[in-house]
Amino acid sequence: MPKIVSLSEAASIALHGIILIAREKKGLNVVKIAERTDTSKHHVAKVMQRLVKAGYLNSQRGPSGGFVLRKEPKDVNFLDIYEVIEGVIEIGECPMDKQICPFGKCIMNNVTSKMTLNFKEYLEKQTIDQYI
Amino acid sequence: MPKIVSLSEAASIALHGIILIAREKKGLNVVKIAERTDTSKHHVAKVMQRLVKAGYLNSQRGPSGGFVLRKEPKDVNFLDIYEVIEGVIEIGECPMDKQICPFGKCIMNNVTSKMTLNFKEYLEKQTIDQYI
DNA sequence: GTAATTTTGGTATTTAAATGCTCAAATATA
DNA sequence: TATATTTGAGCATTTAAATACCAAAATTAC
Repeated sequence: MPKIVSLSEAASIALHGIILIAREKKGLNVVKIAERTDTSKHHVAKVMQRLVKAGYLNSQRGPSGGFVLRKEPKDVNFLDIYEVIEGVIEIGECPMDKQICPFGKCIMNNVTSKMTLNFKEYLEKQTIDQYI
Repeated sequence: MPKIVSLSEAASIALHGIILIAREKKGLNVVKIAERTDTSKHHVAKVMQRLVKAGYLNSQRGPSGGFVLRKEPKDVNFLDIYEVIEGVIEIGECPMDKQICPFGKCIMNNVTSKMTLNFKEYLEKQTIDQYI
């Protein structure tokens, strides 16, 4: 059962997490995010760490600590967050990333590139404020 | 650099290979398919083996052996071949394959399912005879 | 009939990626 | 100031999947 359009658990945690955080004024900690997304706190911790480093979250250690959004919800979109976790989505001509097609003409007719572009554009349109 | 729409080397070999075979009346052997697709003969051998077992190819051992198409080119489409290699493409509601969304409402709005369905339908429309 | 060729099947290796763990560092609260 | 809480960083583990290899079986051609 192949996944055509893939969303890793990490990307899922990042997107769900940032929405949950944006919804709370006082911020949210790892444990709560893990509970509400039904994932492990270890994994949540790792993912949040990366969002902090990338400048999307502020973190606060110690009792009553946690994460708060560092930007305006309308200024953060799904693509930003997705790419922090998965890397930048690149639109390549060849689905196999070959420089020259040994086959002659590509049998995929750029369908994979078009789909990828569509998905990218969709993610870019989804700003966090639409999910608060 | 994540791949949104993924095509494994195995799937690529299968699709390219079956077209190459369909184009030759006398069949084609592993070495030639590997050359023309710029892949390893080991990998080609494994992939072809699966297409034989699945009934899409006949194989012939020994000198001047190789593979020939077992069906009419118009009766074989890309989806058939893709699924032999990758498994059946299933259209699930949840991109994370969760039964109940712990989050409440899915943040992906079925976009991943829709894209997957589109891709599946596209593959199904591409019959081998269109590529001879 | 012998040797060369080619597929077959099983196994091994590699790789990547995801996920999990542990202890150290920071900080709020009492 | 002590303690409990929480994030941070690096490393360990797991898993899955893809790819590669090798020896055996089949078959043709000479």
